[in-house]
Amino acid sequence: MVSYHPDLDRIPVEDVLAALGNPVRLFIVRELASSAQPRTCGSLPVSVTKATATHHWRVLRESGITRERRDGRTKVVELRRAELDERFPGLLGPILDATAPRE
Amino acid sequence: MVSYHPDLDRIPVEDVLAALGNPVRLFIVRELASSAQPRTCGSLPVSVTKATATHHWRVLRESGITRERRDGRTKVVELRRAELDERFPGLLGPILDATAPRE
DNA sequence: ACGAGAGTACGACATACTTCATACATTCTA
DNA sequence: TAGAATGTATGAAGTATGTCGTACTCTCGT
Repeated sequence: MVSYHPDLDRIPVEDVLAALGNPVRLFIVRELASSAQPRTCGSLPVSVTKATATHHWRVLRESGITRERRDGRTKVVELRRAELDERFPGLLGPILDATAPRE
Repeated sequence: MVSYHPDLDRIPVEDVLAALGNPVRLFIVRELASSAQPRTCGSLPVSVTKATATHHWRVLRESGITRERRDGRTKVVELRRAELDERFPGLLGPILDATAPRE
């Protein structure tokens, strides 16, 4: 169901920024960050079809941001928070904390 | 020569991340951040043609990251560092400090 | 006024991204 | 074992991005 999880040491920061520079993916990451437990893909209220969501999950996984594993019928996704914080200290927090634009 | 500098309050963080999620632009931003003085466009050792560089400068400007002004024949570019730090506290530092991938 | 320097505008092109519909695979449950 | 639930693969369409060459504008020096 899922496989490739890159070594974060080999990920350039540009790739992480590009991955997070998409509203759907940033939303997903914020959902993941705000829940104590890992989430199943289906439990994330995204605004796109399943097929599109699969695409975005792959981008997040391949850029080292998330980890996926199968659990029965569902796929569980979680942030690689500790690894990211070690690879890119201080990066994730400010992104998650960023406020919405005015208006 | 130049004009549009958006109000940072209206910029979503995704736009900043997407702008920085490109190697050429991240390189430019790092150059700007590492020099005490503002730089002229021509003084930045980018690996693309002038026309392409113009494109990247526009992206940086329109995402609120840089400010440009004309100075004689040259264009001076500078980071909107203080404004960015106020709008997205703690965001820029970790990006600038991120290390290159292993290998 | 002329030419050189610095950057822009425009058009073209290839590639990548985002999105979807449809068909498929896998696993649970009745 | 059949059907439902969950997600993937594939292919297509439309849009956006990154890149360049060329022609242009604006400014400075001579």
